[in-house]
Amino acid sequence: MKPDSKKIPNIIISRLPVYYQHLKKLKDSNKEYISSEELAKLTGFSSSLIRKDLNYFGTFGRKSYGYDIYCLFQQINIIMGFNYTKKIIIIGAGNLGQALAYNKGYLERGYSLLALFDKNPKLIGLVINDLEIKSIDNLEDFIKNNHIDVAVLTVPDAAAQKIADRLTAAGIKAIWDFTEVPLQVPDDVILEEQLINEGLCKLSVKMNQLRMNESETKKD
Amino acid sequence: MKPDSKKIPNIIISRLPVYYQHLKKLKDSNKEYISSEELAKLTGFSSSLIRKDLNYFGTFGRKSYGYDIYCLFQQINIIMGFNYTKKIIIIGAGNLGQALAYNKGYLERGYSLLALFDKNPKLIGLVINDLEIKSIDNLEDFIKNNHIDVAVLTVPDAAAQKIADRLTAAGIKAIWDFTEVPLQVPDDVILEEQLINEGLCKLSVKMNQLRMNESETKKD
DNA sequence: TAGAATATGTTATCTTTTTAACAATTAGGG
DNA sequence: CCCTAATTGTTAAAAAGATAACATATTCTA
Repeated sequence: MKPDSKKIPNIIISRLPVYYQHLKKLKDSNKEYISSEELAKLTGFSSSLIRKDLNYFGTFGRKSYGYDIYCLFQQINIIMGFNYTKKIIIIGAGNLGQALAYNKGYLERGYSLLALFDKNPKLIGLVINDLEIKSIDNLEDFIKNNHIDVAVLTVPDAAAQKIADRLTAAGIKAIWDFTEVPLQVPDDVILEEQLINEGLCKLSVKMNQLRMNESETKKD
Repeated sequence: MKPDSKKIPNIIISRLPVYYQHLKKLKDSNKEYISSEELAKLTGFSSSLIRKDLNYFGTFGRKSYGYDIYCLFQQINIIMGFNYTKKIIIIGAGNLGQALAYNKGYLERGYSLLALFDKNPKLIGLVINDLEIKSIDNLEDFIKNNHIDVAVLTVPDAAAQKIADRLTAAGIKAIWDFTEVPLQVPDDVILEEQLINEGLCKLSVKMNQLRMNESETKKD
């Protein structure tokens, strides 16, 4: 009754991939159990917070031992829904689209990458990582016939909203958006704005703060 | 005395790129002023939160008018340090590295992309977006001679920590890490873990929640 | 088998973050 | 030139989130 209906706070969701990443590495080590204290050292979160996060989903720990790494990894997989298959396609087979076609992250998270689409006739027919690039003209049919769940959007900014409209009309459930355009989609479509350059922004802000602190201390 | 030394809360930093994105678009419209209420509609943040965020850095608004779009955009640029030039290089010229070489986000954020590096002799010498791919052997010299600030890390996971060590030894200030490896770097190096597949995780969790709610309501 | 050591689950406290409310200021209409 | 409407900056209250503390349970040693 706990983990169901009530929706998981975003702040917890944002930490799940971090736990996942570390547990994935840990499960290939010879370690069997890990304590919240050790996980804290690895992740940078406090041990208390980690215990609370995990306990939100159930009681996975064992007193005086810690958490069974393999079991916990499995649980995190289930919590994130990686045990369900999700069909995904890439729209826009430019540099970024092609790079994402080679991404190794899909399978282990339960995604099945089925196709790439592009408008450019020079790209159509080309094979990327065993997937033939298809014409964007066939987009709607493909989505409907294959029950596609997710679309990765790597088209030029100018085309983004139009393609998004076509995707939602065709019944897509979720969009992973790599464009810089603030997309408008219906409420029942899950939108993940990737904002790739957010990283550049954060780095710039932080370097700027360092610079300002340095010029501050110079005055003292 | 306010915006300096005290460090900006991460939660505010995380919203700055969103303001930036919308203001960038707005400044090309014929609109001159925007109210916090209108910005709230665009961003999804509450108007109260927006006023507080902006007011954290200074008083940019004009009563009964709202915010001058162009001025606010300039201010956000300054807050994020886009008015300073930051020299950046890409390490690893595979699919992702090449895609990031074509990224148009650098210039407008004050980054100057100077080079790509790779280990593969087949790639060395190749020109990507007017930049010649250099040998990784010259990494340290290049960083020191050109005072490089930031490195984009797009090497295979297995090489990540080694390259990170070389980068920090060569005096890099910040790393934008696209590998899936939890990197260890000294405290004075700014690390931005991109975790590209975090998007896949979030989408999966959200679709999973929908699925569970649906099977819940079915029972009723 | 008792007692020390360990580490969880959970409650209580503290901090941060968000929302709500409102006084103060400015623009514009009559 | 006053009065209404708009919208900010700011304070007060509420909500969310994180940390600290601890009771409870389990293992291990002597």
